[in-house]
Amino acid sequence: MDQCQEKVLHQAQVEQAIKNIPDSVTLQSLTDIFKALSEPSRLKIVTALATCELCVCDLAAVSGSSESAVSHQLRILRNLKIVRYRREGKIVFYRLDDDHVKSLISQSIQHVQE
Amino acid sequence: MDQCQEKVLHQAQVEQAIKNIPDSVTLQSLTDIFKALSEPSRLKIVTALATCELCVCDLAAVSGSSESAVSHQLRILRNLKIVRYRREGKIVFYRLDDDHVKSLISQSIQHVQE
DNA sequence: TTGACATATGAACAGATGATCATGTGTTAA
DNA sequence: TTAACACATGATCATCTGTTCATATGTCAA
Repeated sequence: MDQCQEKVLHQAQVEQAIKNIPDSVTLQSLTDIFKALSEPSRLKIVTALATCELCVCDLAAVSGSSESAVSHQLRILRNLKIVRYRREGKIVFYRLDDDHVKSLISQSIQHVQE
Repeated sequence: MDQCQEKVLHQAQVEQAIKNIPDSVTLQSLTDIFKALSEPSRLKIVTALATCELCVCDLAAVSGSSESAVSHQLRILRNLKIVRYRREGKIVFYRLDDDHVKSLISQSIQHVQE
């Protein structure tokens, strides 16, 4: 971690603060999740899926986007293991991969609505 | 909310899912917070400030960015009420505005590290 | 008042990203 | 096998965003 060669005003605090910054892998995972939820279209999808599983076409209606746009967003959410899917004939149903994100959002809503 | 005029496969679930989507104000606040934390540079700043208050120059050292870049990011975090500051002579100290974001991040870290 | 320091800010540029459109893939029914 | 449906994906483009550089602001000491 030999990054900063700049001037530092408060050495002790700086060292402590650096220790508190997550390692790069954790940092990446965190920013990935936050970024996934930072777009209204994706956040709509995720909050919708918090109630029940939905197919792509339903998600398009729910979020008010095109099916193509939703499909692109779902790919991002899939890659981040935020959603999973199952195919039933021609229809693909999506749902949240686990309840982590769900509780994360509900906690965030509490914060926001204070 | 007269948005979707598209085909819908599962009407009941769609209606329920739409009800579960936060109103636009809440949605905006949520995406704002998540977006603020979705950039490595800003997340570093926020996690650093979770330990103690720091001046801009310290934050530059901690996050490994230039002071100008940090200052720009701090402006964003300031506008979102995520950080506040106090001036002491020439130095400006930043700290988290409240502990909401702090607990949000610690919870997220738990999720990520499972 | 002058200079040095700490920070803020505006302009500009490069890279990232979301939506759209066109097309491809997988499934079912006829 | 063909057509229709549900979805996925690649290419493109306009927009957004983070960093850098130059410059401005605010504070203090001399």
